[in-house]
Amino acid sequence: MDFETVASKLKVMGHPIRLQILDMLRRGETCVCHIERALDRRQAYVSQQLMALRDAGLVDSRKDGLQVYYTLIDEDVASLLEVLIGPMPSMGLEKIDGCTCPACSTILLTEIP
Amino acid sequence: MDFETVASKLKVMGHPIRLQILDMLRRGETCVCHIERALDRRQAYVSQQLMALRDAGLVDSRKDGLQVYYTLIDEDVASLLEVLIGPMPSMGLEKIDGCTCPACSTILLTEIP
DNA sequence: CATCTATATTCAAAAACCTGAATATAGTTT
DNA sequence: AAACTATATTCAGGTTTTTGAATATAGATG
Repeated sequence: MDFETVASKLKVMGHPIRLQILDMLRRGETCVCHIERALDRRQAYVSQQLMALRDAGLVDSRKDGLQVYYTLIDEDVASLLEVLIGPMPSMGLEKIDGCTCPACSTILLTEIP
Repeated sequence: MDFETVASKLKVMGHPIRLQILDMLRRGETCVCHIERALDRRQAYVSQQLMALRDAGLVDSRKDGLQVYYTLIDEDVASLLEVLIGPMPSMGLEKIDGCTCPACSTILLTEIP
C-alpha cells in the first residue's frame, strides 16, 4: 500500500463527523436513522458523509426494507480508532429515543405498558 | 481526546508527502536536506510541509549549526504508521548521495580515497 | 563584514473540500 | 396506485488546501 493510498484513507477519516460515524460503527452494523439521531445531523448530511466513507472503501451498506445498514469493512480502521480513541465502546447498539429503527423500537415497545 | 482533535491530526497525516516525511522520521532524527533529497522536492516545499507537521504538534525541530533536525514527538504517529504501512524500516538513516548533511558526508569522505 | 548555505516565511492562484438546499429514488403501506 | 418513509444524489456557494514563486533569516565561512 503506497503513501498515496494510505494518505487518502487518512484524509477521509480526518473529519470529525465521519470519524464519529466510524466510531459508532465499531459497535456493529448500524442503520442510517440511528446515526442521524446520535449525531443530531440532518439526514442528507449524514448520507453525504456515508457516501464519502463508502467511496473510500471504509464501509459497506446493506439494504433491509426501508433501512440501510452500514458496516466497517476496512480492517485498519478499527485498529486506528483503538489507538486514537481507545477501546471500542460496549458492544451492541445504544438505544436512542426518537429513533424508529427496528433495533430501537424493540425497547420502545417494551417500555410502553 | 475528542473527535475534533483526533480528526485534525488525521487530516494533517492525510497527505502523501507529509505521510512520507513522518515515515522517514520513524528511523530517527533527520535533517531537512536529507528529506529534501529523499523525496526529491524543492526545499521550500518540504519546509512548508514540515511547518504543517510542526503546527499540528506531530514533530519537533532542533537547530544544530546550519542544519535543522526533525523528530517525531506524537506518540500515536508511530503506532498508526505501524498499522498502515508496516513495521519501521531498518533503524538509522539511509545515506543519500548529493546530500551534504553531516550524516551523509561521513561516508562520502570515507568513500573518496 | 560580505557572502554563502540551509532553512523558513509570505503571497497568490488554482484546486479541492464542506455543507445547505432542493430533489430523486426505492421500498412500504393503505 | 397514491401517499409515505428512509435514504441517496445533485448543485452551488463559500471556505480551506495545495503548491509554486519569490523572498527572508540565521548561522557559517572566508
